[in-house]
Amino acid sequence: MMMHFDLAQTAPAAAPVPCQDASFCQQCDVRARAICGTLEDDERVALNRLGRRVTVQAGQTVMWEGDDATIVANVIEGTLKLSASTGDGREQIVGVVYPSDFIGRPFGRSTPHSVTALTDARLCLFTRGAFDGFARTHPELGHRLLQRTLDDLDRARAWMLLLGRKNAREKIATFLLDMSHRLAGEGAGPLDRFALPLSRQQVADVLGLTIETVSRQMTDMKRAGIIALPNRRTVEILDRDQLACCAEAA
Amino acid sequence: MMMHFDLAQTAPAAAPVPCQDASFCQQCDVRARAICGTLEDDERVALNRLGRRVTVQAGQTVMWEGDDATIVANVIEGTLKLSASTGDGREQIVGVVYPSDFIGRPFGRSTPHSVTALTDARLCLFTRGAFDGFARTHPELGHRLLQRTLDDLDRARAWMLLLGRKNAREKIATFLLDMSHRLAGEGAGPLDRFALPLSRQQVADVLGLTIETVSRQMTDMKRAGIIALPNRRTVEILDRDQLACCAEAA
DNA sequence: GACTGTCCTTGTCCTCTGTCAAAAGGGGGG
DNA sequence: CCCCCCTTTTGACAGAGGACAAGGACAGTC
Repeated sequence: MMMHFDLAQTAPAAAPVPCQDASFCQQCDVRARAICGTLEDDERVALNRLGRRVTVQAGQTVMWEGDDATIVANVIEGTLKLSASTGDGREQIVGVVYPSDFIGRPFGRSTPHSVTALTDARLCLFTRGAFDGFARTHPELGHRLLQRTLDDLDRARAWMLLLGRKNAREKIATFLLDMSHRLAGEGAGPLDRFALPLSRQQVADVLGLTIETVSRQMTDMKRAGIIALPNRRTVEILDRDQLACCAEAA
Repeated sequence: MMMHFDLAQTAPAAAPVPCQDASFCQQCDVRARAICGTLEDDERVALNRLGRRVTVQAGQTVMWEGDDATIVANVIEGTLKLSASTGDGREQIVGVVYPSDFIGRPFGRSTPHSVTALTDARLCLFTRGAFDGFARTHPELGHRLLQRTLDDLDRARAWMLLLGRKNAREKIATFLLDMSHRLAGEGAGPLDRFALPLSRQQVADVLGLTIETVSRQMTDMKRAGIIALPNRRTVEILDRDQLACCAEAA
C-alpha cells in the first residue's frame, strides 16, 4: 500500500502576511474572471473592505482538511492543490486551482479538504462569516459562485471517470492535455509547451497512481515521440493527436 | 479492459408522462428538503406553474451525456444514477441521487453526464430556460441550489479519494456505510438493514471495480460475519465497527 | 568545482484486481 | 411446479501497476 509524507505539507500553516499594497481591485489581474468580476463599483469597494491580500509560499498549507471552515479566498496568482487523505497517509489531490479560482467552503461548518500552495501564491482572503454575509445580500456574487461551483462539480465528476476507469497511460495523457488547456491564458488555445506546477509525486496523487508508474509512462511516451521532457518540470507536446488518442484508449 | 453494455440504458429516453395529479406542492413529500423548500407560498405557486410532474420507469434514461442541457428536475421519489463513460463503453457512476435531490445542469450548455432511473421514479421537471430565469430572479432559490451544489462537490471529492487511493475491500466497506446513511430517512440514524437500489454491476460502476471483485469482496465480508446478504438486493450490517474499520484500512 | 540533499528514473519482483469461463442461484412466466 | 433467463458467484489464470531497492540527475551551498 502506498504511503508517503510530504514535508512541505506538514509545515505550519501560513501566517497570512497582509500585503503592503492596499490598492483596490482596479488593478487586480483576475478581477474579470473571478467571482467579484460583475459587482458594481460600490459593491466591490464594500467587499474589498472585508478582505485582505496575503501571500503564501510554495508548500504552505492554507486550510486543513477537517478544520473549521473559517476563511475563503480568491486566487490572484499561483497554483494550489486541494487534497484529501486516508487515516494512514495515502493522499489524493482532488483539485488544482489557478488564478481567478475560488477556494474554501462557504456556508459550511468544516473544510472538506486541505489547500496547499504548489507555487508561491497571492490570495484575496476573507473570513468566512464576512464573506457568507456579503454573498447572501448580493445575489450577483452568489450566482457567480454557483456557476463556478457547478463547473467545479462537472470537472470533479469527469475526473471520477478517469480515476475509476482509465488505465495509467490514459490517465497521464488526459492529465497532460488538461494541463495544456488549463495553463493557457484567457481565451488562448492549448499550450504545446508548459512548466508543470506539480512534482512527479503530485502528478501521481492527482491520478491515483504511484510516482514510479507516472515516471515510467512519461518516459514511454517520450520514447514514442509523443512528448518531450526537456527538464523535470517542462513538458512539450510533440504529437497532440497521438496524445489525445492515448487519452481515450491506450 | 472492462466493457459492458446495459440494455436498459440504451432504451429510448423517457417520454415524460405528465402526472394526472395536478395538485400543488403542498402535499409534496420532499418539499422541506428540496431546493424549493424555503420559497414563499406565492413564489412556489409561480415555480410550480413552470414545472410538471413526470414518472420514469427503472432503466429509463432522462438525460444523455453530452446532450444539450434542456431540462432540470427535483427528485420526488426513487433513485437515479449519474454516469459518465469512455468512448469504448467503460462506465463510471459519478453520483447517485435520492428524493429531494436536484438533477440537471442549470446555467450551462450541455449535460456533462447521463441520468438514468435505477428504480421507478417521480420527478418535478422544469425546462432549463424557465428554471434558470426563475432562479436568477429568486436569490433564495439560487442560494439553496448553491448549498446543494457545494455539498455535491464535497461528496464528489470525497469519492475521488476512494476511487484513487482505496483498495477493493475499503471501497466496498465505504460504499455500504455510505448507503446505510444515505438511505435512512430524514434525521434518522444509519440503517442496519436496507435494500440496495443497485445491481452488482452498478456497484462495480460506482466503485471503479469489476462485478467479480465486488461479488468476491462481499462474499468475503459475509464469511467474516461483518455483513449478511439475505438476498441479492438486501444488505444487513452485523458489525458496524468492523465495517468502519474495513473502510479505513483493509 | 566538489558536495549534498532531493527528486526522478530504472530494475526486479509480487500482489491485487481484471479477464475469461463455467456453474449456481432466483424470479417470473407458462 | 417446472423451466428458462438473467444475475451472481466461484474458479483459474494473467497482467497492470504497486512495493522495494538502487542508481542517476539536478539545484543549491560551501
